[in-house]
Amino acid sequence: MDKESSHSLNTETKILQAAEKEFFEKGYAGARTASIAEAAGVTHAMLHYYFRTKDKLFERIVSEKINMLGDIVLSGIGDSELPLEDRIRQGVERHFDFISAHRDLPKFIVNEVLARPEHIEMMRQNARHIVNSLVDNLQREIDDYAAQGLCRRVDARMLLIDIISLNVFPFMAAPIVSGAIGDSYGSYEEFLVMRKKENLETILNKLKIR
Amino acid sequence: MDKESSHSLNTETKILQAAEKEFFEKGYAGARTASIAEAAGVTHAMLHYYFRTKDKLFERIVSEKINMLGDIVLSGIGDSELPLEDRIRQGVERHFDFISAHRDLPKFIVNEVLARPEHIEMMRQNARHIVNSLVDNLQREIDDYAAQGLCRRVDARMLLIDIISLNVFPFMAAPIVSGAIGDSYGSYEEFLVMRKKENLETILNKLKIR
DNA sequence: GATTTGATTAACAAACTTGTTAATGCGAAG
DNA sequence: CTTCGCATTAACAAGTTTGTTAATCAAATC
Repeated sequence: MDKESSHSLNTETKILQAAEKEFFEKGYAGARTASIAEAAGVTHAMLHYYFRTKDKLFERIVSEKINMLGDIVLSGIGDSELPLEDRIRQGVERHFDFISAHRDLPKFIVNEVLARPEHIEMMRQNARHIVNSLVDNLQREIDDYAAQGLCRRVDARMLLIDIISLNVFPFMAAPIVSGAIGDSYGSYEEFLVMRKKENLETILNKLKIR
Repeated sequence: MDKESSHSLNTETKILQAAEKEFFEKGYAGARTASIAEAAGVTHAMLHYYFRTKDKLFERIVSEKINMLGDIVLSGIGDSELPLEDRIRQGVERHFDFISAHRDLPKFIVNEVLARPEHIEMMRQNARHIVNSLVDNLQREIDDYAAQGLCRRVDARMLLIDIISLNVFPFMAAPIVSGAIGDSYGSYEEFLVMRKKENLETILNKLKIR
C-alpha cells in the first residue's frame, strides 16, 4: 500500500499530481483547470489560490520534467570506469528503463515543451554542459578503441541520437506498435523486453566492438 | 511563383489549407476555428457552412493524412526485383525523404491520431494488409540470404521499427537536435544529409550483408 | 474565550469559442 | 428581367473556461 494515498496528501500536492496527469494526457490546450481540481478532489478555486493561473501551474510541471531529463542524461552513458562495451550496454539499458518508467514523458516533451521556444532554451541550458562533456568523453574513448582496431570509429553524437531514437520511438508510437505487433510477440510488455535487447544489439553492432 | 496563391483558390480549399496548418501547429484542442477562418481570409461562418463543425473539419484532415501514410508504407521497402541490400537502401532513403518532406506529420500522428482510438483503428485497417505482406515478403528474403550465409538473420518487423525509429526521431525532436548539434555539423539541413547516411549505415550494419 | 491567520467554499463575472440564423449578394437559368 | 439557388456576411446566442471575491471555517495564538 502506498505510504500516502492521494486523499491524505495536502491540497497543493494533490493539485500538482492531478495537473501532471491532465497535462500529460491532454496537453496544455486540452487540459481543463476544473477537471484538474475535480481529479484532485478540491474546488477549482483552490487551484487558483495555490497557483494563480493555469499557466503558472503548467510551468511548474514543465520545470520539474525538464529537471528529470537532466538526471537521465547524467546516468545516461554508464560508469566511466567500465570498458566501452559494458558502458554502452549500461547506458542503453538505463536509458531504455528510464523511458519505460516514464512512458508518457517523451510525448509531453515533444508536444508541450519543444513547441515553446522559452522551454527549449530552458532545456538547453539545463543539459548543455552535461551532454557536451558526456559526448566528448565518449568520443575520446571510442577513438581510443578505434585507434587500436577494437571498434569502428563512429561519431559519439550520432551514436547518442541513435540510442535515443531507438529507445524512445516504441513508447511514443505505442498505440500502433502494440496493436500491429501484438500477435507476433505476445503482449506489448514482452515485446518491450525483446525490443530492449534488439536496440542494444543494434548499437553494439554499429560499433562492432571486437 | 505558385500556380495558385491562396487567395485565388476557392473558399473550401482555402479553409482546408488553413485548417491543416492550424491543426498541425496547435493540435485539435489548441486550434481555433476563428483563427483558421482568418488565416483563410474568410468569415468564420464560412467554415461552418462548408464543414458544419470543427470536428468534421478535423476528421477531413486526419483521413487525408492517414491515407498519406498508406502511400509511404507502399513505397516503403523498395522495388522487389532489386537485390536485398539495394532494396533496403531504397526503402530507407525513400522513407527518410518522405518524412523530410512532411516534417510535422509524425508529431501530428502521434499527438492527434494515436490519442484517439477510432483513428488508431482507421490507421490499422488502412495499413494492416500492406504492412503484413511487406513484412512477410522482406522476412522471406532475409531468411534466404541468411540461409546462404550472406547476412544476419534479423526479424523483419524489428528492422522496420528500427528504420522508422531512426528516421522519424531527428524530425520530431528537431527543435533540440537542431540547436544541440548546430555547431558540430553546420546547418540543420547539412546534419540531415549526414543523418540519412548514418541511418542507412546503421541498418545495413545490423543486417551485415556481405 | 477572543482574535488572527491561512485554507476553503460557493457564487459570480468576464472573456472566449463554437455554432446558428436571418438578411444580402450575385451569377446562372428560365 | 425575374427568379432561383448557392455563397457570403454580420450579428447573435449558448455554452464553456479561466479567474475573482466575499463569506466561512478551523486551527493556532494571545
